[in-house]
Amino acid sequence: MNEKKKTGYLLKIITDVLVRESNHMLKKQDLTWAQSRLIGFLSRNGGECTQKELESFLEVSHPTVVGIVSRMEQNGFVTCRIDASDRRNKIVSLTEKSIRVGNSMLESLREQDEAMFYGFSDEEREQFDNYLFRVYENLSRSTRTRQNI
Amino acid sequence: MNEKKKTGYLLKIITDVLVRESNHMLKKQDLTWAQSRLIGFLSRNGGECTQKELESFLEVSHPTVVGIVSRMEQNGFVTCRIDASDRRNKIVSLTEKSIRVGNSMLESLREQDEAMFYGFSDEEREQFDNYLFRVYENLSRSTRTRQNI
DNA sequence: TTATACTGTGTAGCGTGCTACACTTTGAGA
DNA sequence: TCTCAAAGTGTAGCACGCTACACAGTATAA
Repeated sequence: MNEKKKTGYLLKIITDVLVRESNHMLKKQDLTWAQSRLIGFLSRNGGECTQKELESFLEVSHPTVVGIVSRMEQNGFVTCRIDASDRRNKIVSLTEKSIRVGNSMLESLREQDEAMFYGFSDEEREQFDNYLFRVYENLSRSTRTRQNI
Repeated sequence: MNEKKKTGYLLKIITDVLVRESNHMLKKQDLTWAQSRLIGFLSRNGGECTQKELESFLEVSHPTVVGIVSRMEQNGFVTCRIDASDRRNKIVSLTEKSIRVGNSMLESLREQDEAMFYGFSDEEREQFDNYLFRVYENLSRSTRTRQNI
C-alpha cells in the first residue's frame, strides 16, 4: 500500500489530481483545464492565432488541437475562420464570452497553485521549478533522439 | 513561444512526454504504460489481487481499472475470476505471458528513468522526489477538503 | 427475518491524448 | 508552366482518465 512510488508514477498521479481538480473548479464556467489553457494563451497573444501556433504552445498533436478547438467553437468560446492570405491556416479567435470568463478562471487556477505549494519557501519553489525544467529538457532531448531529428 | 511555463502546465507536459515515450517503448511487447504498471504491481504482490486493490494502488477510478483490466484480459496478460468467499470481488491474476514480458518491460522503463534524470546528482534527485511528494500530499489534502472527508 | 445501507463491479457517455492516413493549399525547382 | 514536396488541417479509431447511474452481493440493525 504505502510502498515508495517511482518518480514517473508520482508525476502522473500528481498531474491527474491537478487536472481533475481544475476541471471541477472550472465546471461552473463550463470549461475544462485544456480549454482554459487555450484561453489563457490567446488572451496574452492578441486574442487570435492559428491552430498550428496552438499546437506549438500546448505541445500536443494537431488532432488534439482540432478536438479542443471544435468543442470550444460549439460552446461559443472561440470562433474560427480561414486565413485569406494563406488558405491553409485556420485562425482561432476569442469571443466576448471567453474574455468575460477569463478573470474568474485565473482566480480559480491561482487558488490551486497556492494549495499545491503550501509550506514551500520561495527558494524551494524556485528550485522545484528548476528541477522540473531540467527534467523537461532531458525528456525533450531523448524524444528528439528517438525521432532522429 | 518561450514564455515561462506555469508549474502545472510543465507537470502536464512532462507527464505526457513520459507516458507517450513509454508507450512507444512498450509497443513491441504489445503493452501500454498503464498496463505495465499493473503488471509491476501484481508481480510484486503475489501475482493476483482484486480490482478494488488495483484501484487503490493505481489511484484511479474504478471504471478506469475495469477498462485496463478488460483490455489486458483480451490480450492474454491477465485472467479474472470471482472470489468464491465474497462474490463481490473480482480477482485479477497474471498469466505466464505477462510474467515473461515483465523483465524486458522493466529494462525499458529503467532506461527512461535514467534519461529523465541525466545530469542530476543523487542529492538533487532525492530532493526532487521529496518536493514531488510534498506537492502530492498538498493536493491530496485539498482534494479531501473539497469532498468534505 | 426482513428491511436497509454499504461495497464492489459494470455500463454509458464524454474529454483529451495519441498514430496513421487523407486532403487542400502553397511554394520551389525543373 | 508543370510537377512534386512541404505545410496545415481533417478524420478514423484507439487508450485511458473521468462522472453518473445501475445492479448484485454482503453486512447490519430493527
